[in-house]
Amino acid sequence: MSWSGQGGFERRGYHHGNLREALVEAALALIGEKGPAGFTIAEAARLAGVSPGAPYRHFRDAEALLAEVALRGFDRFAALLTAAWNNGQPEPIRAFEALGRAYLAFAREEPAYYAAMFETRIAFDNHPGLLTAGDRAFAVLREAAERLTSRLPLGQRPPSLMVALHVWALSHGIASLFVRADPSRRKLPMTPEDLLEAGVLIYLQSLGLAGGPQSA
Amino acid sequence: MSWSGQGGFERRGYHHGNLREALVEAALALIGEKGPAGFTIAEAARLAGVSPGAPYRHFRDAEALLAEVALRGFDRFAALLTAAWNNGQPEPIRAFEALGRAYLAFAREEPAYYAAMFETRIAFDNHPGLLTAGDRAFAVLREAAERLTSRLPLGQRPPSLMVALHVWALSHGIASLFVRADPSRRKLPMTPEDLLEAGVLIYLQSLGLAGGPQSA
DNA sequence: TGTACATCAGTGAACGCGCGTTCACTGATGTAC
DNA sequence: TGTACATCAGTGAACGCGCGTTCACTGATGTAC
Repeated sequence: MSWSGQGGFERRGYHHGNLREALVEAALALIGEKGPAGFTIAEAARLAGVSPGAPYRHFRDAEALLAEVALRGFDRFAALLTAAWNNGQPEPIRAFEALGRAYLAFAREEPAYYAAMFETRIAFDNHPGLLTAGDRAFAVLREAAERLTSRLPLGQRPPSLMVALHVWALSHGIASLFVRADPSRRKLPMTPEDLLEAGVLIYLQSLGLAGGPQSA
Repeated sequence: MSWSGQGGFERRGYHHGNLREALVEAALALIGEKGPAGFTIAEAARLAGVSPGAPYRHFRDAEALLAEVALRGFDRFAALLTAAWNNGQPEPIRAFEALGRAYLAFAREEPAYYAAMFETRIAFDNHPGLLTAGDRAFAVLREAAERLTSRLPLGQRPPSLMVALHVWALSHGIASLFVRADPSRRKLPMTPEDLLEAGVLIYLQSLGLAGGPQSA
């Protein structure tokens, strides 16, 4: 008899040894496959090769497991955004564009994390860690916006928070409408990445931060 | 014995008389209350005061009912956007801003429609009517963008489709992140409406279409 | 090195629940004559 | 105006299903001595 669970997690005997991790991975797989609604604790347990009661040793309920997935998603997201921004190197405008591309890349390549983070009705009040994790991700954008706007003379410097919010919302809107959506819905004459980059450049140009709109 | 259903729909006897409508309204009520996942055909039937098998006379399955709700949502959305744009009267930039406010107002005041349209995984392929209904709504924005850009000399005229997509994405992103989201998530220093208006004005200014960013 | 014991992760059977869907039926409605 | 009949919307009971959650239990692990 093989002790490996169906999800490919090695069982070490009576005790799983790593069930918490295995459940998170199982949840990710299920969300990625069927959307955030199509995941149940029972099926996650099955995927991890464990009896239906076992998950309750690690998570109070399904929402707690989902919140853990979302939490890790925000951490990973923040790390990717940080890497893309790369402290504004080698050039802030280029780094800012890379930040936008990283946003869309995350939505495309980590659909399960993205869904858990943004397409789920987790009560954030009950999971304060989630709020701060989301803030850490947003802080990357906020810092980048701060760096960009700081090049302007004080008189014509827009609030960096507003700039960060605009770019966040534009990125999020494009991700939702054109990266995450049903493929039959999107009919774009360009890639989402190009659409976002053009939008950001037009926006920054208006603030005096970019030379002018140019194609990718 | 009262013949009124629990949802306030008047029963006229053995035959409901208006069950299709009643089911759509029940679905709306349930989606508004518990989110798109928290609606079932069985509960919609109960709300309409009818036996659990009855809905199948009108809808093939739950997705068909959900698609009908989304379809009506898109129609209503298109109507509201059309009214807000008001054919560019009295002044195109002002009318364009009204369009953005209408987008956010719809997300706020019709959460159930909005959820059915955008926060649901309906297979659009199976419901071609939904695609065209969505296109009709987007067409309003597209027309408005076309009107705005047509004021520019041909040489410096940006593609109106791109402008429409940028404004749509920005509106949608702000709606998703700050109007629809868990109240504990959003910590904005301004209203979503002001944020959107400022973003659109900065963007349009860059294209030479607005005088400059000004607060609402 | 060996033994006794505490801890606690995971078992597996059980429960009640609500769901989607089917199906023979019932009775309201409208129409033909 | 009345009667016979076709239509079909809605009934209500039934089914199998998977879920969440509980609970007494079992057995693996680690630690004290």
